[in-house]
Parts: sequence; structure tokens; C-alpha cells
Amino acid sequence: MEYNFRQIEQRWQKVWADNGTYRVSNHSDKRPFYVLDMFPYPSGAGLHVGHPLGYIASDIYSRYKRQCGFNVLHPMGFDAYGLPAEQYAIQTGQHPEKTTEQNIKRYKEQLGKIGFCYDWDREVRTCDPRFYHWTQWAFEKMFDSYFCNQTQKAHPISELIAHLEQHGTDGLDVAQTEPLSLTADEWNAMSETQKQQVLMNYRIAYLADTKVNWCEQLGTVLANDEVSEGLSVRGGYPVEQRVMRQWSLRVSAYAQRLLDGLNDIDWSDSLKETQRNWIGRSEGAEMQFRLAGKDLSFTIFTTRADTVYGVTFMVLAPESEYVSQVVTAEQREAVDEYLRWVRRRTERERISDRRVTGVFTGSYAINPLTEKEIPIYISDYVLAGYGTGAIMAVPAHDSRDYAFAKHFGLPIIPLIEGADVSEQSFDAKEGVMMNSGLLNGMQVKDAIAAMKQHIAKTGIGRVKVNYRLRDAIYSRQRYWGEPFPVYYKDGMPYLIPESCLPLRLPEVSDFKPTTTGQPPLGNAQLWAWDEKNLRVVDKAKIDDKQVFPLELCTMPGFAGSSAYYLRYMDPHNDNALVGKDAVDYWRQVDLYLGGSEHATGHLIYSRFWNKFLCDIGVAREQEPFRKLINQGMIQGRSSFVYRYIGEGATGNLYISYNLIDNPEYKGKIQPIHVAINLVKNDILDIDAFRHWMPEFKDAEFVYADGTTDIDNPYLGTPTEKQYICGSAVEKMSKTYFNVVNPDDIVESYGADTLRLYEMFLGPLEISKPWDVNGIDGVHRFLKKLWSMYENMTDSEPTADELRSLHKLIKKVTWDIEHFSFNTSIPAFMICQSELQQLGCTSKQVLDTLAVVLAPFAPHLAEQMWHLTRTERAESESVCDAKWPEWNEKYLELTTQKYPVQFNGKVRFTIEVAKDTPREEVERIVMADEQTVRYLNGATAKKVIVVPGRIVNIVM
RNA sequence: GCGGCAUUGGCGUAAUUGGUAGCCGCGCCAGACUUAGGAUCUGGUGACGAUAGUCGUGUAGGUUCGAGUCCUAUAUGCCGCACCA
Repeated sequence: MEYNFRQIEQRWQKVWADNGTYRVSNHSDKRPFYVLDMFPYPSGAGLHVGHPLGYIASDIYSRYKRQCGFNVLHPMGFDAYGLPAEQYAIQTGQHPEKTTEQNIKRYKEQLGKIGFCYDWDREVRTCDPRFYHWTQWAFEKMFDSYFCNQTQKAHPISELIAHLEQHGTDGLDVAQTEPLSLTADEWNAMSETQKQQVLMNYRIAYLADTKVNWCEQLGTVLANDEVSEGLSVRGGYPVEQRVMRQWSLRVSAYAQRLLDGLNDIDWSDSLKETQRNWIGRSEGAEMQFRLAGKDLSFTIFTTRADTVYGVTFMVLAPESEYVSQVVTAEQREAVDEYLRWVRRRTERERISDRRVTGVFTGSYAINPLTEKEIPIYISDYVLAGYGTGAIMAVPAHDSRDYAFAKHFGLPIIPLIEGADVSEQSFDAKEGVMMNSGLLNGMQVKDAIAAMKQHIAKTGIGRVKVNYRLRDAIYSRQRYWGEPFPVYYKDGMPYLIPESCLPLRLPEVSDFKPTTTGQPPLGNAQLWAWDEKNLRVVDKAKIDDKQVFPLELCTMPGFAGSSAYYLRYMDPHNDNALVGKDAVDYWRQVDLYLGGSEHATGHLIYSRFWNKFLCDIGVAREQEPFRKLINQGMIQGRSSFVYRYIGEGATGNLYISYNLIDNPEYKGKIQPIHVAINLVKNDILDIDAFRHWMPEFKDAEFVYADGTTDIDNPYLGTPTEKQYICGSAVEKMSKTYFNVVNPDDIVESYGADTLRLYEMFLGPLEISKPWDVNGIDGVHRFLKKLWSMYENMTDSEPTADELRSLHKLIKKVTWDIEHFSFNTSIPAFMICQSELQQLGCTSKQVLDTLAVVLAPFAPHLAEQMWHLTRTERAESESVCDAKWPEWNEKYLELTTQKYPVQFNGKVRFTIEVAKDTPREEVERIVMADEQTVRYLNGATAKKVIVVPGRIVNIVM
């Protein structure tokens, strides 16, 4: 019986769909388990073979958990809002709604062919109003909240108002944009608009003039994680710094909680480390420096309080607000010129060109410990956004300060004994202090602590923790995103009432972004808010007293993906993001799979978002994703032919890869990408190649054996005429002709082979090239396995069959629990081959085998499972078959013919006293009943004895 | 510069976590069946050696009865952060 995978896979996919096999209920006595894939952007290119890697792994795990008796939530949806979808729409000149719809359809078709156990009833799309209703709702909650540093929690803004009414800003320890000082009387005397302005300083979702990453080509601002080395991550366009009035989320308020939370979750070390870097906590001190001759002081941040005796100058960031107060009349012109120059420089120039630049302000500050006057400079090596935008410079022990001091001829005072600072600074935090007054003789570490204590006691400064993490810019001057539920009255934003959500994305005459920063929603006619009648109206009515303009920006891509995992729990709930019952039952994602490229974007934002939702009582767990696995990328494997371009070249002769280093060809060949479907096992299909493109129609070859068609025009068996292609690992891309479409693999080998092969390729978490060369081996295994089901009988399983089966169960169970799916495939192959050698025909064994295979190759397993028991109804699925337990009893069973082995070895433990001599141990071993049974009369080749521990016997 | 991860046959990898390195697959070699094979099946395949055997997990040390696995250096590669004070 042939392995007709097409028929088998179509049949069961239909049965599963018809019976709703994968539908999941929120009401179950079973324990819940939530397995989630990062939902995809439905891009125009469709899925390539790399996308399903993580999906297959999570599918295996979900199916396994389900068979173990869990109620498994395993949903799928689409991250349809945001830049990629919109860029694709612009490229194809269609409305993003239409392209998104088409792309989703395509994705679902492709996913459907691979046999995933998704509950499609729970599908979410971020661009669906029923979904973005809750994105907008969450924004409103953040707008209506502030963050208290004492409780480290979000609180309703009404509590803050109450505090301001009674105490002003006195005793307020909250996250804020800038420090404010108000009395209660001042607050109470304020107008409504003034009050709103004050509150904006504290809201978690706030509007402020901020320095943003503006990308002209994309026509929008970008978050920090969307920019890399001064270029936009998407598209690679230049990004400049601009001050714009933008919405932001106060993510930085949660920095400490985001950091602490990492200790409680099961993520890879590298990913946690990436997040720790991104949050960038550093412990240090803030110190006051007085301005000489004026009643003005400013604050700096340092992690090296111990080096304060070595401060020989100060530096301000060009954007620092202190600058204007410090510049003297004589220096004003020089400073202005420098500031103009700094402003002209793009972010990219600043990063690539690190020459020392700066200008003297004319003013001096007083070192609070030495009381000496030190000059104040401005330089762009000091960043306005970190710390206070002002530093104390210690050239002896900081390489940047050192370079600056050398350039401007400023003094360098070494503070650590034995440190040679004549050529470079001594940055290490080790050694014994000198030239440092009360710190002399201390180790650096102790000196840091001592100085912190000293400055706190004397009031010069205070201990302070700083974070690198910035607030997330939340506005995008784009069309294809969630509209803000916000309208403007007297220039201040107000929320649209919750009951009026969702605020739907309006139709516009032109959705393309502009280079001026004018958002496309400005083109919408129906885009004003009638405050009295609570509805969206024509913006021509804005002259009315009760009609106000709506926000024109939309939310960024990460808005929709920040809480979607909660929505899957309760996707049809129109009254809440997620119902209490649902979230109480599912709680959090137990296993999350996706790429590590989201480490500093989505995975920070959704953790932040979840913590906020926790604070307001919506989410149940502090961390959204308990365990996270990053699947590796699948790269493409490109193939090449080598065109001869040496002397007398016609441009039509191609040299086999094995010959290109021959002296007659070396350096005279040009590699050309060739479509990988024309190549199998690195051998070129010559006919197909000649028909591939017109330019290769008359291609001639120097074959692997060095012959050409002219040498032997009619001989030439296929082996002689082989043309070998070269190869390289590259990104999967259309231009390299190396994209492998999963549909094609499913078509020629079947979904089960695809699933098995993707797992077989190597460990889940590492990147690896897609290499078709091995797929036949996996396909062959499934064929062989299938052929075993032809001759089933009701015979009792033999001991050997049971041992082989239970060995498999043990191995596969272990593998799945350790996400080592790649090592399960060999286990299946060994089991199959052993059973075949034993001539296994036992239905009982084959039945269980199908159950164990089910997570990996569900279609074939389902077919086999129904073959072993023909009375099973079609609706009864192997998905619900109980996961078998392995039994040590069977593993111990042994016969003359098949001794218990692992990799051809016998191993067990026997207790022996620690100092027993080796000969004695050997005697004990040989006399041991169990050992004798294992050895079965054979003589041991070698006995390795470790007193007190383990005995290894090699037969 | 700081941090994380990796390095095992011709290739992808395995070694149940400190217990005889190289499972399984690809490729290759040999054989069988075939008019034929890019089909199928069987056997072999780390290196050196005729054999016995010896040597082998990037390099150099260390801990241990025992190290691919732990420790210390070092090299190479990949990834993250980076003028973050």
C-alpha cells in the first residue's frame, strides 16, 4: 500500500475542521495550558519555510499537552496594523484593508495545509474594530492613571487630583516628565486647561514635546527599538532627531519592575540579558555643583562618586536646559555656533564621526569637595536624555573625558595608586585611592560606598538609580493603525467616553504618509467629535461650540500586539478586554514561541502593558509569558552556476563547481544564482536550466568529470554528465532564487514530512540553513512506518516489541518536555527499524506508536490510529488519545538476542564501599544477581568501577 | 569597550546533563534487485594502522577514579548593548 500522504492529509484536515476537533472551551475540569506563537504580520510575500518552524514546535507541544490531559489553548491571529502592512499596500497601490485581507487569507491557506491544531474560532486581528476597541480602552486607562514610586504601581489619576487639591505637589513621589512644584492653593486656583497641563506631566499615557526619531521617508516618528544606528529598522531610511509634540507611554516608570520580573520567568539567559541591557539600570549618585559667582547649582549623575576629587571640568549636553543659564556674553557667539553645528548633524553622522568636539561656556563651577573652580564645557558626547544631561568629568579615569581633556589641554589628576594616565585613562574600578582626601587608602569599591554616604550626609547629593530605558513614543503619523480615542479642546486632549469605543478608523481620500509630518487622518472628512451627542461628525462642524477636532495620529505597531494574548482567552467578549472568569482560568501564557528580534520591542512593551493591566486588576499575573523560547531563523541555501568569463569566453559556458579552482578557470569565472528548484543534491537539472531563462537557452557545460558535450556528444551517461553547483548560506530572498515555499514541500512530500523535517534540521533555538538534501531520509521513514501497518495482527506483543516501544515513549516524553524535538526523530527511526526487524505485527504496539507519533505527524498518526482499531468513529481523534506512560518493567526485560542496551552499552549503578579495591568490586559485580541477568552468560569485555558510584560494563 | 551564546566526522547533528564520543539523517563506498534509475533493499563509513591497537570533541592548562560536559586562560564565529558618565 503506497503512502498516499495527499489523500491522508486532506481527509483528516477535513475531519478535524468538520468536527471542530481543536475548539477549546473556557469551562473545563481539566487543568489549563496556554501555548502561544507570536502572531505574524501578514506580509505580501506569504509564508516561507522558515515561518512554520516555531509554529510546528508549539503545535507539537500543544498536542502533547492535550494528550497528557490538559485543556490547551493554542490560538492564532494576525498582527495586521502597522508599518509593514501599510508599506505593502502603498507599494501595490491598494488600500491596506484590502491587501491585509488578501494576505491573511493567503496565510491561513498556507497554515491550514500544515495541520496545526489552532482554535480558529479564537482568531484575532489587530485591525478589527472589535479587537482595537480594547487597544483604545487600554490607552484610556493609561491616560487616566499615574505611577506612584512608593507603591510601584499605577493608580487612578483621581487620587492624584485629590492629593494636589489638599497638598499640592508636596510629598508626591511619582513618575513624571519634569519635576513640578505647586501648592494646593496654586492648584485650586488653576483653570481647567492649566490643570490638564499639570496632569499631563504625570499620566502614564501622556502628550509632551519630546525629542523623537523622525523618519522622513516613512513619514512618521519611530520608537527607539525601531531605529538602529541612525537608520530605520524597516526600510533602512535615515532617521533624524526632532522635537515634536507626541504621545508617549511612561514605560520608564516600570523599569525596576520590568527588571525584577526577569528573575521569575523561564526565558533564555541571552534574552534576559538583552532586556537587562536595554533597561540599563545603573546605581550611582546625583551631586549638586554650584556655579561660581552665582546663586545657581546644577545636578549631575555619576556612578563613580569616588572620583570626585579628580573632577577637572564639567560638560553639558548641547540640549541641556542649563546651557542658556551658563553661557557668558563673551562666549555666546562661539556656543551658538557650536549648537547650530550640533543641530545640523544627523544621528548617523554623530554615531559614525566621534571626533572630540565642544565649546567652553565661559562659566566655572565649584567642585563641592575640593572647592576648586572648574570650567564648564558643552559637548555632544554628553547625552541630554540620560541622567541629568550634565556630567562631572574625571579625565584620569574615564576614557571619554580623557580624550576631551587632551584635546582642550585640561588637567588630568590620577586618583588611583600606580595608575599611569600619561597615555590613556585608567577606567577599571580597582586599586587604592590617592589624592582623594578622606578616601585615600581605600579600595575603589569601598570608596564609592563611602563617598555616597558622605554626599548624602553633607547634602551635596543623594544616591540615585538611573535607567537607560526611555518612554515609548506612541504616535505615528500614519494611516494604518488604531486611532487615538482623543479629541482636543482648548489645545488639551480629552478622552472619548469608554462607552463610545471603538472609535473606528475613518475613510480617507489619501492614506499615504507625508514628508511634512501631517498625518493622513487629516484627509478624513468625518473626523471630529461631537461632545454633546457623543459621536463622530463631519469636521466642517468644528465651528460649533460642542464639536472638536480628533487626534490625527494613529497608534504604533506594538499597540495591538501588547495585550493580544489576553484577548485570545475571551475573544468574543464585547464587555471587556478579557472576562474575569477567563483570565482567572487561563492566567498567563505558559509557553510563548517567537523570534528573538522582538527582545527590546514587543517583549518589553507587552510586559509593561501586562503589568499595567495587573495594576488596574485586569491581568492576573505580573508576567505575561512564563516560559519563552526563541526559535532560530531558517536561512536560505543558494545555489550557483559558474559562467566562464576568461579568454575566448562566449558567456555561454558553465564550469562545474568541483573544477572552478583548476588553474585554467581560476579567477575567470562568475558565480550566478540559480533557482534552487533546478538543483537537487547540488546536481543541476540541465534541461530545466536551459529552459529557465532565455539567456541560458544554449548553455554549454564543463561537467564534473571535465568533459563537455563536444568531447562526447552521444556517450554521456547521466553520471558522466553531472554538473555540480556551488552553494552558500544567505537570507531567504526572491533575488537569490532561494526561497522555499512550504506549500511546495507539502505538495511533494506532505505536511507530516515537512513537520518532521523542520524539527529534524537541528535544535529549535539555533539558526540553520534550509537544506532539502536531507528531506528524503525523513520521508522514507514515514513510508516505512506506514508500510508496517499493512500486516497487523491481533498477536500479543513480544517482550522485545514492548521494550522498543517503551524506549521510544520514554525518549519522546523526555524530548518534548525539554523542547528537544530534533532528537525525537532519530528515536522514531530507531524504533521503527527495530520493530521492523522484529517483524512486529501487534496491533497493540502499533496503536500506541500512533499515539506517540501524533504530535509530530498528526495526519499519518490519525490514519494509523484508525487503522489499528477500525471500530473507532471518525470523530474520535488521536488528539485526545491518552499519552502513554513508559514502563521500566519493559525496559528491563531482556533476552539472549537483544540485551538491554543504550548505544550498545549496558549501564547501571551498584553500591560499593568507597575504598573497595578494584578486583573486589569486579567480584561483587560478577556475583550480583542483576548483573548476571544482564550479562546473560556473556563475558564482560571491560568493567569500569567507580567505588561508591557506578559500574559500567562493556560487552 | 561591556555582556550573552557557540566551537564535536565530508555535512546537519547526538551523547538523558560528570560515566566507554560520534545515535539518526545526508553524502560517500560496496553489494542485491533491475532494460534503466535521481527508485527500493542490505552492509560499511572519525583519523592512523594489515591486525592488535593508538589517537581523537577549536587551543593550553586545571579539578576528578573518570571531562564534549565543570573551572581558568586563549583563539575564532554569531548575537545584544554602546560617547549611558
